[in-house]
Amino acid sequence: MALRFYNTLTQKIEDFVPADGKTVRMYTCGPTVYNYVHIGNLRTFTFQDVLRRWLRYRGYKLDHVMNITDVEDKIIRNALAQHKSIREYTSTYEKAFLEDSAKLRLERPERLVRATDHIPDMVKAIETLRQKGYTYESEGSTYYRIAKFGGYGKLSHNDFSGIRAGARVDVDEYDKADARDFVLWKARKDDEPFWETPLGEGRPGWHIECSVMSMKYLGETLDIHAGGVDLIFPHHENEIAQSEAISGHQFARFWLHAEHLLLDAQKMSKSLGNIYTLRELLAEGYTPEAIRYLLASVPYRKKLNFTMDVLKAAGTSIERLRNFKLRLETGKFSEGINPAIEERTATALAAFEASLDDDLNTAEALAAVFEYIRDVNTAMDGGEFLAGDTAGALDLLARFDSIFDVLRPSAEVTGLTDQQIEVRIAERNAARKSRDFARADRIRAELLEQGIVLEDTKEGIRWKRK
RNA sequence: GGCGCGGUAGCCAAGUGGUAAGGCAGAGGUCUGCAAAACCUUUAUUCAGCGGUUCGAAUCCGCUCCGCGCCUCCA
Repeated sequence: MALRFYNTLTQKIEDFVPADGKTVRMYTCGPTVYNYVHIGNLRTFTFQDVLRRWLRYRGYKLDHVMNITDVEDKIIRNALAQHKSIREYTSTYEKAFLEDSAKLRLERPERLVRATDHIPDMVKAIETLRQKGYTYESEGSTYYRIAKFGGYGKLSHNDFSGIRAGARVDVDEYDKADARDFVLWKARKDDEPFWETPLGEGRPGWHIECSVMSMKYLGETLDIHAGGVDLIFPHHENEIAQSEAISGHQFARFWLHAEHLLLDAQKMSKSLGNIYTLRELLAEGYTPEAIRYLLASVPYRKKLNFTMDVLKAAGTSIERLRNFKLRLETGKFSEGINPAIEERTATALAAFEASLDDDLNTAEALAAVFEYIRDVNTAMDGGEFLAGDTAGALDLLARFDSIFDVLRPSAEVTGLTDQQIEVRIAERNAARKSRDFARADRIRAELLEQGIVLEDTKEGIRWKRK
């Protein structure tokens, strides 16, 4: 089965192959750096990360551009209030975003680009639009004339025929000719920061940066453009209007959108006070892996209802995966290879891959892995799993983890070295042998306090860091 | 009002015509000096409701009820 994605543009699941057959040119909408990103943002970025990893797993090279929006209303307002320059203000949150991304093990895109580093490119693009007759000016601002663009609404599947072009619509502080029109270049206002350009003193509108930076680095037609569902309209719709007007070609072949994360069944919003940042969750003791697992485990086109119960469950699920890996690495198995196990491993891998090929069905992919783990554990209990079978099983886990990336613990919570731990275990074993169980239990308890869990198995004792 | 998504066990969730995956929690059990560990087994005669199509529907069609998103702040 071929790799396929749901394309918002066509509202269909379509086979995906990059235009040149080798390199996926992908653009994703990154953060607006006016605050710390919250877990809703991170859900979308985690989806993009899984997408990246799966495309590479399937043998494609990546050229992935992510933008950092570092100029817009809230940034300007907050920066002014703090008497900081835009760059001073945003650098804090840009840095925080990179740290949070690293904590969640989100791969760094090939290019991370800032809007403010591309002002001249944006001005040039707006001038091109002007030459082609797609713009008009009003009170120093430049607007995009939607009526001029035939395909408007094709991504969001909105019918704008009810709002007639040229009709006099009640307009806000900006003097737009048509309610659908949007600003490309905003005239300087009072003491706000501005750029001195041929378009006048001002700053770019929100949508133009994505059109400009994506086409600058990836060419006129992207293979994939991705973001959150709330960007479909107007942001992505406007990007299409700008980009296709400039290039005359289709802007993006595939549009992928991640559904929202809900917190206790409600959309996160400042007024409800139900916004969680990664920092807050980590401060409460949840691990980055558990958060990553939860965000990745619900297929990206489904709303994800985030609750602390589900987050705890994610942590426990990871434990099961890690325990299995530990058993593979430390278990004593008879020599040989069991063809039935090899076959089972191959089946599991095929199911895992087929699930992710199917529009990144992560829930089904996880099920394939857990079913395999259960079967192999049973085989181990029955002595049917042989030493020669471990390589294939570990390979399967490695492939799983190349996408989910949750097996490695984030932090060593103990200062003890492996050797120190082994010494304590030896002491406990001696105590047990002499039937001094009080002492043995005391050592076990002390190690547990330092984050070391001891497990007595058939093959002897093994330990792991909690 | 327009467009779109969804309602599957206590919770999360897969499954889009062939007779209900998986995870967590719960309950039994194995192992153990003990066990909080680990492992196994088990938990939906049923998929919001009512009709219809079909040999057969959670899956297709119609209606109803409920929840959610977007419709120029928004991942």
